[in-house]
Amino acid sequence: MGKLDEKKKMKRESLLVAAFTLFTSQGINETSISDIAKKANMAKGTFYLYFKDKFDLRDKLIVAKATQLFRKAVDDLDGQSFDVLEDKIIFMADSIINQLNDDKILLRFLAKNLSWGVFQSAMVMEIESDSDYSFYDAYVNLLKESGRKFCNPEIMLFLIVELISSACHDVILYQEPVTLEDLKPELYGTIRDIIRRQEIRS
Amino acid sequence: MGKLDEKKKMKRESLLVAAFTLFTSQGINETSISDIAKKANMAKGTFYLYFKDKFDLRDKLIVAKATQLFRKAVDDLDGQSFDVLEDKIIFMADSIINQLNDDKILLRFLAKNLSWGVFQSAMVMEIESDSDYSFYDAYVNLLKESGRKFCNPEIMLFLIVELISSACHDVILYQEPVTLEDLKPELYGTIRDIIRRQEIRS
Amino acid sequence: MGKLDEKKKMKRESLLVAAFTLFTSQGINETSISDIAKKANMAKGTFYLYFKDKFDLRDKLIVAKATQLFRKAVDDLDGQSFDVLEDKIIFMADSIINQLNDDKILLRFLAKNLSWGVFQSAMVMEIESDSDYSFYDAYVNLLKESGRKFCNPEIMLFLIVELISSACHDVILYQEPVTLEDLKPELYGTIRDIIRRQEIRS
Amino acid sequence: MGKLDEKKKMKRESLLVAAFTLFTSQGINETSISDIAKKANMAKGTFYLYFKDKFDLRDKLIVAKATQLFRKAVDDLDGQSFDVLEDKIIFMADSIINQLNDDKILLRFLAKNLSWGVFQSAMVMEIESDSDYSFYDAYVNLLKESGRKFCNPEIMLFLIVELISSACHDVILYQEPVTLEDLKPELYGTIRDIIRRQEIRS
DNA sequence: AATGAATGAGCTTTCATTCAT
DNA sequence: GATGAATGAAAGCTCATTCAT
Repeated sequence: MGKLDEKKKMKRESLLVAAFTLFTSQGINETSISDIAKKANMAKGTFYLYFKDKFDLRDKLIVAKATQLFRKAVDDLDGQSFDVLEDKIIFMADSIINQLNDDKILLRFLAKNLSWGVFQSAMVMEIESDSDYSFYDAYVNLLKESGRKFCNPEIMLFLIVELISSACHDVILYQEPVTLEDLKPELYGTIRDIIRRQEIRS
Repeated sequence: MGKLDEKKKMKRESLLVAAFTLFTSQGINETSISDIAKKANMAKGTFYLYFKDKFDLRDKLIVAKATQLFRKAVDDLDGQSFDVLEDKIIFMADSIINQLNDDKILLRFLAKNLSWGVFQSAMVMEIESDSDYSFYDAYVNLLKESGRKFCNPEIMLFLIVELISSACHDVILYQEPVTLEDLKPELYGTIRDIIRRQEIRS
Repeated sequence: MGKLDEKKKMKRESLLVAAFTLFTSQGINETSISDIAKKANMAKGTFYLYFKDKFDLRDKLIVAKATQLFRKAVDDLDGQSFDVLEDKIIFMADSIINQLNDDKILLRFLAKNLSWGVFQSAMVMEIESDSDYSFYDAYVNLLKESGRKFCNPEIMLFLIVELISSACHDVILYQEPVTLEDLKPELYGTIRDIIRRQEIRS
Repeated sequence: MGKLDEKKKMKRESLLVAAFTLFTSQGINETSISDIAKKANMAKGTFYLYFKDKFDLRDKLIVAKATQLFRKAVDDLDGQSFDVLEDKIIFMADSIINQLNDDKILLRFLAKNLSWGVFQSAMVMEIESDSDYSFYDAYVNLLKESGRKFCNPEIMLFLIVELISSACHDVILYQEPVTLEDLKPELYGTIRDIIRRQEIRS
């Protein structure tokens, strides 16, 4: 990778970091492109070399943050030795939930902005082309290793993700209606249900 | 009540109606004060005779919509004869949930915008000064009639409201993770828990 | 007419005057809306209360200038007593040509910007609704008074206008290939030809 | 001529071709330097190695297009054997008119942009230094061969060119007020007049 | 010579808010 | 009370131009 490419990567990263800070502290609508560029120490026009507009950046940011979240979960799984697919997936779910519980700003940001469409385009296409493996690849591998067949692995993944994000939002932020610890067993039970329902049994 | 006051009331109402339509159809940030005034058939300047700005109107709108929601619940209760406080409150909760289930635009609007602060100021202060009784009065009466004592009736009320709104949001809009009918028993159980936890037993 | 309406009329006029000066001295593309507003002594935003954008103003300006040009021709005709239609039209043509010869900036502006579409919409619709008669009305009256019938009076009018503007442009501005005085006889001959060709003889 | 020079020549040519396409299809003001460079398959910065700015390129383009037009006329003349100067010049004029009639985009471009100043600088200075003879040289030779003397050969040339371009514009594009065939005799008559008027008779 | 990332001035446009009528 | 013309700050975005590589 050339020096110039690295510099570009860093500029893009600066914009993402600056925007995340501003978005979460003062809201997207209250944040101007000028603000973002200023915070990232570059000219306004430079913004447009990296993103189409504020909402494009927001979508990319969601992708980046979600990717990071999931990659950590995959990495955590590497150190474990489960046999059953359900156990692996629930382990990753637990990793994700704990990460969100530790970073409530991230949770609030993702909860407000993550939508099916954005997520799907993020995970199915390998946008993060610089990395040697995508989260989606890891997920597909997991399914293959299990030797089992599923109707629609993409939708299955999304259901799990959506369930986690919506169910955990209030619980983590407000501890209502139950504590996170009390919620987990039921949540994981539901995840097992989703996987079972999607499996094609021969 | 004078004719002039009535006229003013109607203008205010027009603005609220116009704003609700615009807010829910195109979003708050995409709605200008000019749009609202135009839709309400009055001049831009007139807006400022009734509301400080767009967000003031939004807050008043939430109060108005929430008040309406709750008043309907109180009215429904009038035709019933329960003895126990819990049954009365759950009956009202059921009324509210059913209203939201029937009017998903309203649900989406309230879910996006209802916050503790806004709600509290709405219910505790009797902003709706034209009505002879506020929802909060009805609620306080209910508690008094029961002959029981509670630590913090305001927070108790809010907890119930928040629980209903957050728990029902995904369920009503997306039927996830369970159907509304499946959710209700657990929800009502939790409401009973909240009331019990707040009661001061002598 | 109220005082306010008069004031508005004057503001609009100011913008037209300012824009004409700037357009003809430095070109349309080199003139910003900011420039126009500044020259007209008002805020940038005010511009948009009167015109959609720079090109809207330009079109209105062409209409206004062309209308003025034609109205003067009609007014000049009033003091004359010709019997034959051709003589009347040529008299007006001569008035228009002389006006353009006296105001070469106007000629250059109209020649650069006048297009069939703009002109047609200006003359057929009575945009200048404050005036008691439009040029087009005067023209139609002229035809009616003659007692003669024509295939397509609108196109006939346009042909004459287009002929005058294109034929006179170089002649007036550069005296090439002939002087204006030498051109006139041939031009007026051609106008007679156009009228004759459009007449329906019974 | 070195290989490097040829490459440069080609790059320059690419820019001219790209710009002509864009200028005539979407307008000069709507064409950015970025657009031109992209269409010419090179980087934005490269543009500045060949032209000062957009308007410089436009002027060079006019020169190039006009030169091409005239060179073709000169080449056509080579195959002919006229004795009288007037016949030669009118033959070339006819060649030019026919070219413009066949390429209306070119006509529109030249009509909109050709001005005395640009043309003069193009023809008098020999900008096209790569060619072994300029159009102007050919023209001067023609005069010399005739053995006749003229007051101001440059202005005489320009008058003829201007006459052709202005007279033909509407005729070719809109067939108004006469057809090209009907116009030609009078046009060529006028050209003879111009030459006669410029001749110094001893 | 060629590149294209970076710049920032400058444009158009919107809009909350004020205020004379 | 009601109006809507006027304002000007501030937003999004474009683009000619520069310059390090």
